[in-house]
Amino acid sequence: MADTAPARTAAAADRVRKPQARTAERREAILKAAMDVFGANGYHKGALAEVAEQAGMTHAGVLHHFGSKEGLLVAMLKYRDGNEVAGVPARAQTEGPAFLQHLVDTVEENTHRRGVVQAFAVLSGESVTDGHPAHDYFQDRTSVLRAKIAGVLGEVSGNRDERSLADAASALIAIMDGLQVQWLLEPDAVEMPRIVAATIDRLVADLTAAA
Amino acid sequence: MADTAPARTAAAADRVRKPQARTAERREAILKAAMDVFGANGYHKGALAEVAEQAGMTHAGVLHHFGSKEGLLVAMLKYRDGNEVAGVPARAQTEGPAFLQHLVDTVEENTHRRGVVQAFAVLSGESVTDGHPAHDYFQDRTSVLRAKIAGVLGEVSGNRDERSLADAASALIAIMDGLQVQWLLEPDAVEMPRIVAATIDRLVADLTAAA
DNA sequence: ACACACTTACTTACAAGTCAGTAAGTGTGT
DNA sequence: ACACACTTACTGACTTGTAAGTAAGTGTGT
Repeated sequence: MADTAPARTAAAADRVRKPQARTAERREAILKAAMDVFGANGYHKGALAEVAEQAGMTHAGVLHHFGSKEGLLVAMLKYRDGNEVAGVPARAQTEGPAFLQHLVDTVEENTHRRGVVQAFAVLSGESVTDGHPAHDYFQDRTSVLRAKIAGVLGEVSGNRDERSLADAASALIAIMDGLQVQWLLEPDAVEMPRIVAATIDRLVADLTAAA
Repeated sequence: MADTAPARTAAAADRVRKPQARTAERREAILKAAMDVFGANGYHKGALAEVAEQAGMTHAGVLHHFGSKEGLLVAMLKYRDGNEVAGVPARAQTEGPAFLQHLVDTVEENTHRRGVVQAFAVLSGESVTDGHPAHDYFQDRTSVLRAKIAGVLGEVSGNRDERSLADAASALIAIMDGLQVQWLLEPDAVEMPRIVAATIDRLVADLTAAA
């Protein structure tokens, strides 16, 4: 009885909010600006006001959409994983050998996406500090990716030794992440795709031989 | 003639400054505190006041010694390279094969020095941003280390192909750096020394075979 | 041996700026 | 009519860096 909100289209218990038409694209603009700003300055030094300015509003407007700076960071990370091309761990669909090629392709693509690479390099570095809002994200991301890579390497090489597989997966992830930092510091000094491809070949050959 | 400053004990042009007795150890205390604070929070989030407190003085006292926050960071980086155990690139003395073992030993030592590892992980991540005060330091450090490792790998393997050598060196540095981040996020998930040792073996074997 | 000149090593207080977050109001689409 | 998408205006917490003052040390001439 007290609940007599007439015929509000089944919306009884839910406080769902209906976004306006352009809301989705505005939020996306903010997320892209966040990639840019956090990528260029890191999370702590990156200012909400700068993100807002790039998205064409004030910093309070950004907070209206994401609640807090931390909320924006988390949303940005998830957005990138879902939508961006380089969402490596997400596409768990890709089958065995093709997945390894996909890794190399992604590295190659990253060569043309300096901003994204920089954002992830800076953020993953920051994330190891105590209580950093992106800590859990990077921890999960790494362990999921490691499991996936270990699985594929096992498939491809026929090797079944869990430890060797996990070590190889860790090494491969480390190579990809580590090279990005070197490349950002000195773009002409390292050719990421070639080195990653060579590393994968070495790893697979070694695991196959030991199988 | 106009220069007739009587007999002021020869001290005409020199304005030499002599530090007091305990100064050296006070500065060292500040540098250690800086490692701690910048390691735990990063450079941008790490506050001078916290460094000062850990060193037993006020933030103005710290500035007296190092001029600016940036000056403190640079001093800290140089101090660590000079004095700490892990000064990999500094000891260019170590000969060929022993150097590779030295790398593995250093990684093993780092396992017991979480603070130092964290400081370098956070700082090297931050350093790729535009105009970061540690940018040049990490750039130089990486390129010196790469040249050194490439040289040693050439020695050990007999391989003389510059590009293969440089690629292998880049890969090795990437592995070491990348593993540190993974280890910091999930200490039990990766055994750094074993993976680094295995990587070196693989690299050397491969280069030797191709020679 | 001792006072004088000067430096070093700080402290307290403050200036000037930046930052995230909040509250309250305005306009617009549905 | 009303919720949503903002803006303007502001607060409070923190920042680095500076200015000015003080106590203690160092060195030199006599």
